[in-house]
Amino acid sequence: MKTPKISEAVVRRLPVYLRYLQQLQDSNIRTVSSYELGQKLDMNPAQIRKDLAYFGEFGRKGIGYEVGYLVEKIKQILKIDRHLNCALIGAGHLGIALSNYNRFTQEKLCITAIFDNSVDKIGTEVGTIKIQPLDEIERTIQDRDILIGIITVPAPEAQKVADRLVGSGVKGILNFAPVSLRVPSHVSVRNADLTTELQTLAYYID
Amino acid sequence: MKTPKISEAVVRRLPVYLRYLQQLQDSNIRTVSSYELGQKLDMNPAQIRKDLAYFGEFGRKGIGYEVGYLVEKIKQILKIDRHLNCALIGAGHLGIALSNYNRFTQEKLCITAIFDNSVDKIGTEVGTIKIQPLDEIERTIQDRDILIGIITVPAPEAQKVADRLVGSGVKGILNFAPVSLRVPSHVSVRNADLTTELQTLAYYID
DNA sequence: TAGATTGTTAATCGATTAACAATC
DNA sequence: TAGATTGTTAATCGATTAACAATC
Repeated sequence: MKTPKISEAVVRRLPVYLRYLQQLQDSNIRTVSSYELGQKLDMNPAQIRKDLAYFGEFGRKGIGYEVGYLVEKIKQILKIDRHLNCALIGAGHLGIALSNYNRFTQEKLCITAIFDNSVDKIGTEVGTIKIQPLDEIERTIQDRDILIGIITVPAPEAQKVADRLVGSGVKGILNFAPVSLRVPSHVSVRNADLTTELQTLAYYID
Repeated sequence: MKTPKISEAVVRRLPVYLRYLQQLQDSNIRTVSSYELGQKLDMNPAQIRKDLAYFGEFGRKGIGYEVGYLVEKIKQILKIDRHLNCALIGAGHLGIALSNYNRFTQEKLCITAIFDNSVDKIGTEVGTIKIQPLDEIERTIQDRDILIGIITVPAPEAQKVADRLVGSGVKGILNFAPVSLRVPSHVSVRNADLTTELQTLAYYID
């Protein structure tokens, strides 16, 4: 997969395309044009074609895109065609919610370890995963080839947890804590902070 | 507040500034320069100054920004200096997590109604809020001046719920369901879909 | 005053959209 | 063939960054 230089904006749209294409698959729809995709996703068809064309020629002129083929290709591009293990740190309500949510929808991108420091929680199971103490972060991440950490601890602990994840070799962090994490440039961070989202939404009310 | 034409990129950065400024407030730091902010948030100082300057002259040349004053101003800009009621639809793990999360951190932007159709859940309380059946969405939203809906129902139900929220007069939707919602242009939607975030993150691994 | 830092203009950079030849 | 739709180039639009006069 040769990548000239793909902007984050493009990468963020790929999962949106994928999600809708999978819906089409479920409805047994075989082909789709950029025009139809644009209609449904409220996007410019030229943008969709251009986004896809960064990665290859996936369509056929005069016909459109073959849904199943495009689904596979986007999965390859996003690297979710192979297993990718995630660790969740913080087994509060949000953490538990995510580990359930995750189990049902994403088999290849799944949470394989959960950590929390509460004595009540250590040793109990969420689905099939036993909650471990934070002491075991480093060893477990290395042993189980975990490359992504999901942070759902309270804000004051988030940076410390991030440092330990980075130190253990994690390559990406999904951060639900309301702080700006500082990590080395070889580690990617995505923020998913409810407060930030709600505040942004508030701006547009009225 | 005169607004020439503010891009979403700018609006999305304001809560990030706010969050860090509030941290400075907690540390009793009185003033801060765009350079310092840029260092901590990993952003270009010129961008920070420009973002703020869209809304007024909040700083002092040679000095920087007064933290407390800037916090108040950003709150005003985002319209989170006044009460804004939210309804949560879907009292699953994620929904419960959000209603707790929310209660602690945001007094003015708070969840004041929770809906679910599960017989087990209706009538039980989350914090101080009683879970109501979906039947009561329209009446409750109108009676309580709810302007924001937070959707945490399963994907297949999300569009139906969105339609009902819009029909009841909601102006903004925070959508946690993995679907692209279709709403009229006077309603704002923000998507907070874990799957999309994780898939985007996967692209950057290795 | 000298040093620091804003607000803002101008320059650069990048992303989106339009247009169209290629072709199914 | 005629109509449809891609992939891609060129044009447009918008966002970020640099630079600096104003001024605390």
